[in-house]
Amino acid sequence: MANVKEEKKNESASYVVSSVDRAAHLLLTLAEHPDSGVTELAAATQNTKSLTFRLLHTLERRGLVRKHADHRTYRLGYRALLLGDQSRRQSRLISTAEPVLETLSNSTRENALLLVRDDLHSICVAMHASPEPLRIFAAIGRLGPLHAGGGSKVLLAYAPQDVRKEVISGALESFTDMSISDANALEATLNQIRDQGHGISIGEVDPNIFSIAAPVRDHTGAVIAALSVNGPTVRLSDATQDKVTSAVLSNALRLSEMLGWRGEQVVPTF
Amino acid sequence: MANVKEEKKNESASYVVSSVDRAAHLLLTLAEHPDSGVTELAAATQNTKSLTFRLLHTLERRGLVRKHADHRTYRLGYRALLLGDQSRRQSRLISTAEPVLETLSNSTRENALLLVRDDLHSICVAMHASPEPLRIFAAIGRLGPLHAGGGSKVLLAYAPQDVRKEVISGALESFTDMSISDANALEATLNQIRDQGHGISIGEVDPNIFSIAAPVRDHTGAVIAALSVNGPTVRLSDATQDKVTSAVLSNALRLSEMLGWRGEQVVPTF
DNA sequence: GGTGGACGTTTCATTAGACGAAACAATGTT
DNA sequence: AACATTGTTTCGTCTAATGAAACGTCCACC
Repeated sequence: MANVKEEKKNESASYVVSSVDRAAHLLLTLAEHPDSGVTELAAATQNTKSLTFRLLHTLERRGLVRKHADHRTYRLGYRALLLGDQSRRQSRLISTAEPVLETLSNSTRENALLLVRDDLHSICVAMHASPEPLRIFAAIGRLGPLHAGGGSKVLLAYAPQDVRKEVISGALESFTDMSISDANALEATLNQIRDQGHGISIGEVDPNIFSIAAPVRDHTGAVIAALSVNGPTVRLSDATQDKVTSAVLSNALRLSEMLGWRGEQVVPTF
Repeated sequence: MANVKEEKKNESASYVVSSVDRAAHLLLTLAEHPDSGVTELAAATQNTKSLTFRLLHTLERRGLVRKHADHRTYRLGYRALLLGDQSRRQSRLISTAEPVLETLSNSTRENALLLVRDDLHSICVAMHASPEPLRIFAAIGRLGPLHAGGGSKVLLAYAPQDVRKEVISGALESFTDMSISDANALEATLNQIRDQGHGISIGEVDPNIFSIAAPVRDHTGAVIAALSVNGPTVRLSDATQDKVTSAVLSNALRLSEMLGWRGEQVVPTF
């Protein structure tokens, strides 16, 4: 978040302990590639086999990693559950949002997600899955870009100017032909989001996924998260789009108020 | 607590990357002591301030740790959510058990927990909280001893002989005056657990807590977990004890069958 | 049922970089 | 205003992290 400045500052000596950094990277890689072996993980993390083996061994001793019964592949250990559960408990935002996500998901019958910005990425910190059999697979803790997707664009729209500048002037990766890859177009979209108080993405990240999101504010009025609904584009008619948008807006407002926001209410206009 | 592990350290210490080990320890400590500062965490982990600062900085870059708004204290970061969530998803045991825990908790109106053994500790890997306002605070991912508590004793009773020997001949810490601190008494209790197919603890870990647990088996018949119910001792009458016990037994059996166990059914006798 | 290859594990020598101590800066407290 | 406490930074030393390569083991394939 505030690391943007610090990373540039660290030209010569940084405070990063490289073996620890590699271990953290390995752990996050293992989360995404369960049941991999030493060689596979070494390739994925660009480390040597020896190092990977030693890191896994070290993390295993702490219970963060465990060997599969076949004694050959690794997966996350049970102590990792502690980290996730405590991280959730330690966040007032998440515990407050959880019932709101449930309401929103039930009323829209789609996935409801809560996203926050972490540095130059968005990250899903809580969600409630759609009851429909056809639904988007989303996972808590995953990173996304800031320039594509309803929630991400909302986070970007209300981010500090230096963050916006860095993203806009950076490489705007295209995921589909609906992705915004032009700096001016992105800037215009962000203005529109701030005007309307919500953001929409139809097929920006994946051609078959839509998402509609609104900002969540804390007691100071700062935007600290985005409340988002996503689902398959095939279920998004004009009628449902308006319905979902107003559900997202009203629930985002309600969540903001639960977090202490007493600011001005923006009345949605359709 | 970790001294037991350190016996093995001499054989395998060469594969432990000590800075990574300390980082993992720091991370787990931070999970238990949220909103601590550098100095406090340094004291808790027995490390120097410099090292603690560098480790936190490194983990922060990976999103596993984040600074509180006051820019002074730390808590777990949002990427820790990924580790917890993926660890849960990667475990067939946990996902299978979750609905069973809900059933068990609803029918007993107490906490329902799933415990596994990790080395010489028990660890709670899933739970469903009691609907009652007075209930035991339990957290996923926390370690417990193997010789005290209903679930722990069940895990110990069915653990490999070398594990049982190590625990029984070790220091049997007393938590209350109901704790089993005598090796022979413990061995007798374990025999009884294997005979009856379930374990009970009344006030062994905390004077006001009871727990009743039964073994969970996989398709090979090996005991891989303990299904447990815990609650305040004041709610445990003779009648409820029998009711809870039979609920735990039947649900543990059901869970084992869901995991592929086709062994002989032990009929509970009261 | 033997053979090749891929994998996890172990050893070892080298030097990168992890580390503690102590100074420094920034903050709140009395 | 002096102090106490905290987070941050610097620096020199030597530990301990590291890659390369050898080793043993298990399958898959013929």
